[in-house]
Order: sequence, then C-alpha cells, then structure tokens
Amino acid sequence: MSATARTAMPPRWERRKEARPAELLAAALDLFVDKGYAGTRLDDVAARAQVSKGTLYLYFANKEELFKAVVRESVVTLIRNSAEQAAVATGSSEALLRQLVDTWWAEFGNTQAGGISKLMMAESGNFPEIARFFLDEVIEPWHALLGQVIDRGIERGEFRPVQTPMYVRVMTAPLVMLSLWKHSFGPCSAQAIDPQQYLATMVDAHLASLRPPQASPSRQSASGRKSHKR
Amino acid sequence: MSATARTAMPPRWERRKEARPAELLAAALDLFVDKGYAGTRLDDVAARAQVSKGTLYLYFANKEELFKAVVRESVVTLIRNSAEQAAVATGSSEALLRQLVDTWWAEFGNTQAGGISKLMMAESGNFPEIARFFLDEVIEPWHALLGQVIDRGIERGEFRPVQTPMYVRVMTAPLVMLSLWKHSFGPCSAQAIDPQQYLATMVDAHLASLRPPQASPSRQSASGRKSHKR
Amino acid sequence: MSATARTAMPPRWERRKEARPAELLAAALDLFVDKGYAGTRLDDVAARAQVSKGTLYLYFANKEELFKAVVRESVVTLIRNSAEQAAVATGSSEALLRQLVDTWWAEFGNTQAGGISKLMMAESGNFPEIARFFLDEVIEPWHALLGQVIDRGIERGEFRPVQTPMYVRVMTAPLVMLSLWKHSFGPCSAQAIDPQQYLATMVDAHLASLRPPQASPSRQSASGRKSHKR
Amino acid sequence: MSATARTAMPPRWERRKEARPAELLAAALDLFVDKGYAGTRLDDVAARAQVSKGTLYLYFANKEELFKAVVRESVVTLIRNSAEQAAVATGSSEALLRQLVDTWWAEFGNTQAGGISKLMMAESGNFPEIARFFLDEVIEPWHALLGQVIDRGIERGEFRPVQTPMYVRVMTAPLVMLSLWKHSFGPCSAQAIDPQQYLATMVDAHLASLRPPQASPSRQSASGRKSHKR
DNA sequence: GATGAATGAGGTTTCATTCAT
DNA sequence: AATGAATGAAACCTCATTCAT
Repeated sequence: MSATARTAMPPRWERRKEARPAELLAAALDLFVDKGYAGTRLDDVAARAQVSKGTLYLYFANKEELFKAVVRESVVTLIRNSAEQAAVATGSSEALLRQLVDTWWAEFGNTQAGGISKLMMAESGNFPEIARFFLDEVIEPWHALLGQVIDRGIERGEFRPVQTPMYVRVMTAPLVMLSLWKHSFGPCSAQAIDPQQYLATMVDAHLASLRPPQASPSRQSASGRKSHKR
Repeated sequence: MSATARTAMPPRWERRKEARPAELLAAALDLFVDKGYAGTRLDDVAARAQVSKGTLYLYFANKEELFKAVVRESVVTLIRNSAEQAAVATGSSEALLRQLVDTWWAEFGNTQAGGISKLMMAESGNFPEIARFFLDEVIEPWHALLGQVIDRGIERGEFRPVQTPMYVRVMTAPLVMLSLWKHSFGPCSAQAIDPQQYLATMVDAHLASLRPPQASPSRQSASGRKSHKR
Repeated sequence: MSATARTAMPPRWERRKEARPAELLAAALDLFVDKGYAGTRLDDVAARAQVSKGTLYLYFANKEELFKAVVRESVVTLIRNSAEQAAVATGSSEALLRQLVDTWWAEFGNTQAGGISKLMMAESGNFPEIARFFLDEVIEPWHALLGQVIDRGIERGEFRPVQTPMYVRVMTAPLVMLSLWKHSFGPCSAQAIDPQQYLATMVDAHLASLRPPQASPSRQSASGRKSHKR
Repeated sequence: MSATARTAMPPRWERRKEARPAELLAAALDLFVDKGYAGTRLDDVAARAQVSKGTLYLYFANKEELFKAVVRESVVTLIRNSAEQAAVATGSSEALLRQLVDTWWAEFGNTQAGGISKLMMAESGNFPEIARFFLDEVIEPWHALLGQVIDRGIERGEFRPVQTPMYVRVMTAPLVMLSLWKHSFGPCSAQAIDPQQYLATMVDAHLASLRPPQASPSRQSASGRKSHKR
C-alpha cells in the first residue's frame, strides 16, 4: 500500500466499516472502566481508537448511547462466554461449584469486561434503565445458575440446607469484589491479592460451610427439604 | 435600604457558623454518593445545604478538596464509631464476630457514610491519593481488626486454621457488597434484600465454615440454622 | 493601565442584574436581524453585549429561548407603541389612514424591531410556534386595526366599498416590504429608497383607489400629488 | 464480491447524467426555501436528490456555490419565463397590467422558485454578492418592465401621472408579499389567502388608483411629464 | 461571613468537506 | 461517475471558580 510511496503521506483515514464499532466499543470500555462515565472524554475514546472525534458519531448517536452500547456489548460477551455453563451438570456439586467459580473468573471477572461491574455500580444511579438491564441480563441469571448448583447439592445431600437466594448473594459477593478491587483499590494497594489464592480461599470456605454437619453424608440426602426455589 | 434594615427582618441565617462545614459535608456526601464525583454540581451541593454557591468556597478550596474532606470526614466518623470495638475481647470468638458484623452494619454499612464505599470504588482511579488514604485508614484497619478476631478464634481452638488475610477479605466482601448494593442496584431491584437476613446468612455461613471439623458434632447442629431473626 | 495603578485592572465584570436581560436582548435582536438565526453565534451576541458567553445562559436557557425572548420582547414593544392608535377615531378616514401609516413607520417599520419581520419571515418555518405567536399578536391585530379604519371610511361614504380583509393585506404589503427591504436588499441597492416618499406614494395610491368613483371630481384633483414632504 | 456482480443487479442509477445537476438544484431549492441556508444540511439535499453526499461535490464546489447556483438557476428560469412579456405591447395598458400580474404569479410567484424571494430576503445580508446579482437580474428588470407599462399608460392617457419608480415598488410589494407569505406564515395561518382573489383585489385597487380623475381621458395625455427615468 | 452575578476553559455535538475505493 | 467513511473546525452549552457587593 505504502510500499511504492509516490503518495507519501499515509492515508488520512482508512475505511474499516465492519471493524470500527468493535474498536470503538473496546476503547470506550477501557476508558469508561478507568475513568468513569463523566470522566471519560469522547476525544480520548476517539484517540484511543485512533479515530477522529467525529467518527464516533457515525456509529453512536451520543455519549449516552455509546455508554449503553458498551454495556450491552459487554453483557452479550459475558452471556455468550458463560452460556454453556448451565448445561454442565455431571459430577459432584463441589466440583461443579469450583468449576463455576473458576470459569467466572476466567471468562468474566478477569476480563476487561469485568470492569463493567465497577462501572455499573458507580453509574446505576445515573442510568437506571441500564442498571435494570444489567440486573436482568447478567446478575440475576448468574444468581439463578449458582442457585441451581447449590440446590442440586442440597438435594443430593452433598450440602446442608441453606436459604439459597441469600446464600448465593453471600457467595457471589467475594467474586464481584475481586473484580471491583482489581479496577479500584487494586492499583493503589501495596500488597496485591493473588486471585487464585483468593478464589481458592473463598471456595474452600463455602464448601466447608456447606458441608453437612454429620460425619455420615449418605444418610442426609433425603432430609434437605427443597429450599427456596425461585 | 440599609436604614430600616437594622430593625425588622429576622436574620435569614440563624445557623451557628460552627455547624456550616458539617452541613456542607453532609450535603456533599449525599450528592457524591448519589451522582458520583463528576455528576455532582457544586450548585446542587450549595442548594441542598441551603447556602449560596460562593459560601462553599469559604470552607473548601475547590471541588476536589471538598471531596477529600467528605471522605476524610466520613472516615473519621467510621473510625470513631468502630474504634472501641477493638478493645472488646471477652466472650467467645463467635459472639465477637457476630457483634463485629452487627456493629459494622449499624455504624457504617447502613449509614449514609456507607455510600462512601461505592464512591471510593468508582473514583479511586481518579483520586489515587484519596484511595490510598481510604485504604490505609479504613480498609486495612478493619481487615486487621477482623483478622485479630479470627486469629484469636484459631488460637483458642474455636476456629479451624485459615489463611487469615485472605479469609478476612472473603468475609468482608459480602458486607461491602451489601453497602454497595444499597447505593447502586438496590433501588432498581424488584425484590429488596433484607439486610438482617443477608447478614445472618453471611455470618452463619462463615461460622459454619470456620468451625473446626470434628468438634463435638452433636452440639453444633442447631446453631447453623436460624439465628438473628428480626 | 498601570498609571493610577494600585487598583489597576478594571473590574472583570460588573453586576448589573436588572439591565442585563434588556442589553442581551438588544444585542441579540441586532444580530439575529442581521445574520439570521443560525448565522448568529452566541459568542457574538455576548461580545456585542460586552458580556461573557456564559452570562447569556444565566438569563436564557439556550439559543432558541433567547430567540423566542427576542421576538416576544420586540412584540410587546410594538404593541405597547401602537396600542393607543386604536382609540384615535376622530377626523376624516383619510387623515386617519395617513396617520396610521406614519405611526407604523415611526414606531415599528423604522425601528430596530422592524427587522423582526424579516426574521420571522425567514424563520417561521423553523419556529412555527413563534410564527403563530407573531401572527396572532402582531399581524392580525394590525390587520384588524387597519380594517376598522377602512370599514369606517366605507360606512361614512368616504371610501368606495371594498373587500376589506383582502384590501388590508394589499395595503399592508408595501409597508412590510419597506421594512424588509431595509434589512435585506437595502444595503445592496445603489439608489436608496426614500421612505417618506415611498410611503407617500403608497398612501396616495390607496387613497386614490379608495376614493368613491364620481365624488365631486374637481375638488380632488390636487390631492393626488405630493403630500407628505419631509 | 466482484465476480458475481457482473451479472444480476440492475444498475442502481439509471438517471442520465445530464439530469443530475438539475435534480440536485431542485432538491437544494426546496430545502433552502424551506429551512433557510444555514438550516439546510447537505446531507438532506443529497438524500432528497437520492444521491450520495459526495456526489454533490462533483457538481458544486461547496455549499455556497450550490446556493449561488440555485439562485442563478431560479433566476434564469424566471427570466426565461417572463422574457417574452416585454415584447407584448398591444392592447390597453390596463389589460397589459392585468396580464403581467397574472403571468408573474403563474410563472414565478406560484412556482417553487418563488420561494427564492424569501430566501434572498433572508440571506442577502450574508451573501451581498448574490443579493446584488438578484437585484440586477431579477428585481430591477422586473421593476423596469412594470415601469414601462405604467409609463406607456400614462403617455397614452390611460393612467394618471405618477412617480413611476416609486409606484412600481408599491405595486410590486403585494406580489412579492404573496410569495413570501406562501413560504412563511402561510402554513401557520388559519385562514388561507386565495391568491386569485388577492391578486384581483390588488390589480383592481391599482387600476382604480391609476385611473385619471376626469371623465375625459384623452385630454390628459400630454400633462404627465416623464417621471423619473432610471 | 455571605452572596450570586460573572467568567471562560473545556466538554459534547454538528456538519461541510475530503478522498480512498 | 459515484460512494460514504472519515475528518476537524466551530458551534452550543456546562459548571467550577472568582470577586464586587
């Protein structure tokens, strides 16, 4: 393209209709997560995507729409990544739980999209509509999925009976916090948290907590009455 | 105009000047928590404190200083509220833990100042200095305090041995999340979480988790269920 | 600047709450009339009013509101100026008509506010709401007033019968055109129109037209020439 | 991509290239008249002409040139339409006048190009050069033409002597106003004006005005001295 | 101390214009 | 010839900050 170079000057712009939206969303995601909604200048988004300011407006009507698109995009990514999880239902519930947590971290928490949590936390007051969307599409499905695994464990006598919906929230909290931490205090904190160790601690703690009291686990299977389906 | 003024007109502001800064900080806290740093207009802060915009500048050099002051103020409140906790060291570690969590919620999480967590999460990237301060003055002391109680429990054989620093983080996460939730998705969510029940679930889960494996199983079976009704 | 100079710097701004809106409206009127709505930059309005850009926004929510206010303000000025005319009903209808036209020119057509006609003409498509307002508050009342005078003349036998509403429009047209011309082609045109002469021609033409066909022809021949010298 | 293209697809644009500029000018005229110069987006012009934005620039160097071309084009249309009128000089001056007015309305005032008047009125300040052009090519020729007819009438004793140049302006005003009205307040106004009736009123009024006072018209022919040549 | 009118830098948004395809 | 993605100057508007009263 520039090899023969009679033209000199590199082309002022390059036509890349297909790729653009994704590039813009990626740049926007980075900055929104980093600086927050208001703190993100569209100039910077454009610059990071190596595009002029005006180009943004070819793809997104305004800053708010860009924001919504970023969230939506991240969400579908999340869902796509995690969708297949639901089916996995063989093996011990303990193994399932461990796997679920690992996957969560790998596919979401540790992803750039994980920063979305922080963003949504901060901006849900200003964008209730999107908060609602995120709640419906991400949080509640995830709670439901985790809830199923726990209920399964209870039914099979692997776990002691618990108030599943609450328990799920309690169990989810450290995961989300890990994500939040990474994008907030993480960079300020002197001693970094090792995610693997943190996650291990968290899973171990909850498996310990969920383990049925008595020594003879086989006996208990029948006693766990269906706890709080949703 | 000024001739008659001496007489009639009851003084428009009857507030003690002492109270001013506190009122301003309270107003600012509310708005910062609600709208975020950038989303908060000093106009609104002034209006909420029923003060003119210029007055703000008599007490705070600029928006950033106001923000810092808000955080600092909230922090000292927190610390003051929780400081005496540390001394309390009689009774079972379980009781101590329960009490600590209850107090945390009552004195901080459920306080307006609890919104600070959300704020710091969102803005720590933009104000690393304050994030650092919050980390040093609030988070780490609290982690340390909780760590002491856990270590005490381990030492006294009440708890199984754990990696205290990690465990503390895992245990703290649901608390913080409760606070965050209240100021973020809470208002959007259809079914509200009952904090007491949530906290009970969390404490029970961790006490179950921390309980030494084979410590007289018959005794403990009952405790895992329902404590902390409201 | 540094001569007397302890004080130096003239005050950056001066408090003039009362006067401001009027000054701003005047500046805006000038520019809107001159450049049209879109062609007028708020910066320029501010500059002409010797005020900073932001100050405009203390008084008017946005450009459109400023525009509306300019029109509204001009309209009330017009109405105020011309209101008393309606009462005037003594003397010959011819004299009344002459007077009405003179006053129209003096109080409106020749006023800065007269440029409003051009503005409304140009922008009525973009601001139908205001166009409607102008129509209702200015144009139709004026048509009605003129119509009354003509009807009076017809009733008293001074004028021949005509289709008053149409006739009024025809008669009004040259007046409005004079105003329009002044703010449009006027400055481009080599030979300027003398307004007094133009108005005289117009009034004479219409009085000649309105004169009943065979009313004592000998008497009236002189009146058709040159009245209204200036 | 280009392999299959050879076959199917009927050519998307089947227009003769000759027609292009005219179509663009027509679209531009519509929009300029409707929204004004600044209010017209080139995007919209292109869209209305069912052409891409870039294509506009193949035919017109920029927006201003497009505008000029629109005016020029309209003007030549006008002139072409009305040119033959000048020659027509048989019959009574009254008939000539009536015909001239009718033709004016049919060929110009009632044409889309009639909106040009409004446009020029509004934009002459911003485009003095074009205003000058319009003045020279349209307005003054038309004034001259009308003036000739009136002078002819005066010379032949059909009309009373008047200050022709002024009289022409006065007589022209209602015509132009009709055109302006149609593109400005017309759409807002509740009761529409019937153009034919309006024009009839106007012509009748002026013929009545121009009719020589005395019963014996033949006598007067000499007395009207050539009034105000240009 | 308190006020609030005034300021202007800086952000968002628009749109005429360019140019590789 | 035609396209339409890309550009960036310039407009509108906001809001933290200042300072005469």
